[in-house]
Amino acid sequence: MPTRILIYEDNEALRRGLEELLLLSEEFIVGGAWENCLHAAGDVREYNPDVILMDIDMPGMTGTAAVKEIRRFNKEVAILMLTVFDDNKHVFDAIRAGASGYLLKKNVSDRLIPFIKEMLDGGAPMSPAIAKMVVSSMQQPATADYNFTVKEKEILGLLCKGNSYKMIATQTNLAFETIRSYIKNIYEKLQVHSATEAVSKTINERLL
Amino acid sequence: MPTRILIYEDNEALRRGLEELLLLSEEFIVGGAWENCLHAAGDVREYNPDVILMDIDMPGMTGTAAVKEIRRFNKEVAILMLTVFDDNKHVFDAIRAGASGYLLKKNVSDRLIPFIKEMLDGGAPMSPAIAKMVVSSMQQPATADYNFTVKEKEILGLLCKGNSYKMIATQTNLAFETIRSYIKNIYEKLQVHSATEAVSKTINERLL
DNA sequence: TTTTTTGTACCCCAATTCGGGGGATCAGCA
DNA sequence: TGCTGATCCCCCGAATTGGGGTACAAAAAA
Repeated sequence: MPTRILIYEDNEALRRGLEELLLLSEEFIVGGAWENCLHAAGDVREYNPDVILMDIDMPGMTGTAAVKEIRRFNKEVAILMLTVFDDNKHVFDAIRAGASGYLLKKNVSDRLIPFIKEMLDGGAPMSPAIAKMVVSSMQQPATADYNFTVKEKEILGLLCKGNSYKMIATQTNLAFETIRSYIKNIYEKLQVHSATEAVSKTINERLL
Repeated sequence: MPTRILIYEDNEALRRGLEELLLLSEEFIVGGAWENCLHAAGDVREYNPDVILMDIDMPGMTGTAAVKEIRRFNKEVAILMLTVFDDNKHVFDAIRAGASGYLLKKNVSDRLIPFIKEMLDGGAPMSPAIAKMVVSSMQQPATADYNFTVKEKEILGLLCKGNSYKMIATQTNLAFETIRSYIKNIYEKLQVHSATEAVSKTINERLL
């Protein structure tokens, strides 16, 4: 059973090239190729493809926006983003929107087919530069050490879940005033002066 | 100039296997291979390798902990994690600690050398299953829509940075009571009853 | 053994936040 | 034209939080 593919790419030469490349192999059927993704969601409902090749930057509607729409009703189809950009924002937006893989256009000729196969195998193929960005974004920038004790961490954790002092006291079987003591120490160490600051700093710097 | 490599792997057979594999090629020199990573930081300082192969699960000290130590003083060396696990926690901990790549042991024989080369090229090679996990972890699980107005989002944003009502009032040129008004509406929409809850929910669900 | 740290708990006072009420425009829409 | 939604402002009272202390026992460190 051949793999059914839709293509959205505004550069005509590249669009044709992609079609040609896929048609060389018996395994693929190109169900359509358009220069914008305005009706992509409709196309997907109608054609129900296995794979979509989606340019990121197209006139009228970005590929990322189209991916968001498609993902609202279809989690299955493998969506490979094609782009010349390797800047953070575009890539992360697309990944968050639900793209399955990410291919830089300069790598298309030799990687397109393997990437499509890897997506169909449930993988998430990325050009090396993209993989590097993704991994880097997850790495902690040498998280400052605030020297919390175990108990302090526990209480800060509860605070960050939105608990009031009272609720924390109940859950830890400690006195209300004890909780206040701990929180005062925590604020001192964190150099903050309110619960919102503490919560925001804790979550954003992944302190727990 | 050959690539200098250190190995930490508690399974003796695999450790030998890795050495053999690398020694087949003139490009690599194995500077040492140990069954635990207790003195890994010292080894790295002393030998200054280009690449480290690091098992995740070893007796005495986990590979992830060793990576953290090494990264404190060396951001350059490429560290490839080796593991049988493909469960979330181990993988993410290692990535966050500063691993450069992630190879499942079942893929070692055919991928070790290409992965090492990709790391040296500044990439972040991952076994397909790992790449999939990493990408999945970044995707938004269809963020609930709380129907905030533009103004409400602005104020919620300021609240999440740790600002007090007063500070928000100053920064927006609005009256203190106006801010209170907005925040009451925001709490209503978010179904929360305190700033900490609101901040925690907003950040964790990436609402802004 | 003395000192320091950690964990626990309490007091007072002032500032801030929260929940309940109002109300006033103004724009767009039915 | 009346209605709804968004934006703006105010009062009251109660609850919660923030900052300054003190106290003491147990554990850890010196």
